[in-house]
Amino acid sequence: MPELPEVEVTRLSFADRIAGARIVSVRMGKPLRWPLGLDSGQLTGRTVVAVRRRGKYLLLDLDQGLLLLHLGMSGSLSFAERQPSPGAHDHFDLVTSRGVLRLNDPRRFGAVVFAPEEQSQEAQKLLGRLGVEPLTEAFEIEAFHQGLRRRNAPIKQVLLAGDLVVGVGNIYASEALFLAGIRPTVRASRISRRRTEQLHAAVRQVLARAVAQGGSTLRDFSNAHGEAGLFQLEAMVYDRAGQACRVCTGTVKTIRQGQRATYYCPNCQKS
DNA sequence: AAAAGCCCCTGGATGC
DNA sequence: TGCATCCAGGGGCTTT
Repeated sequence: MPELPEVEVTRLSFADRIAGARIVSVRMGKPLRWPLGLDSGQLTGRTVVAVRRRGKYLLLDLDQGLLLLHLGMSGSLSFAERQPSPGAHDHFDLVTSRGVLRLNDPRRFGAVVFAPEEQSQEAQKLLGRLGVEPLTEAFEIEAFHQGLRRRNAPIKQVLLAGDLVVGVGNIYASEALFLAGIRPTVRASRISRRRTEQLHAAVRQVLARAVAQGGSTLRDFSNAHGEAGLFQLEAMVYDRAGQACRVCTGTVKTIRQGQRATYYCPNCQKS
């Protein structure tokens, strides 16, 4: 489910309301991808100071330490004054003085991990290899080009890897490459400076637009208020195999790259 | 160092 | 209706 836009939309939907909240208790359901890293009772009494995002991770800054949240493939957060009794897939409740933050995650690829500080080994194990944030000034064309030059893998998979630039998942990789007119199978090292500029702009454009549209809701994503996203309605190629290209007279095609589906228009993305 | 596979897990869609 | 198979927004880890 959640790529950068969905995680950012989630963050924006509850950050202001939880900031300043005191943790009253924690309820854990089935195990997630990793253990919390401390006894959940140890969180009681701490304060949620702020909510940040790094790549697809949410960082809940506490007055002592921080929580790293990842939504995996099927996770979503909700924040409400009162929550109904937990369902089968509600695996983490952070009960606070301002409301209950709840993680629902059927597949349990998600995680909630405590770290004493952002630079700690516990946090850096997850954050340490992440690439640059695409929606900041730090995403710089020349460095991006240099990074691509030393990679021989197909550009789609380099975007997905997240060690050059973060946040681009399976939907937005296909969408950005369409906007840039680049075929997903092209070796990253063979993309010219000029086309790198187009890709750089395309990544920013598609992610920013998706945030503005509330993310993509393919099956079950919603923000912390339960509101669905709309970006899927304007996707150019993702999940549109066999349908007419929205730009030319061609037909959208799908292939598999690294066990993931890729979508592109063979006519608009010739090389 | 980089690239390619392999899993973790559940549920929905599809096909026989 | 029942059962098997495939597929899904991620990404850390292990093996080439």
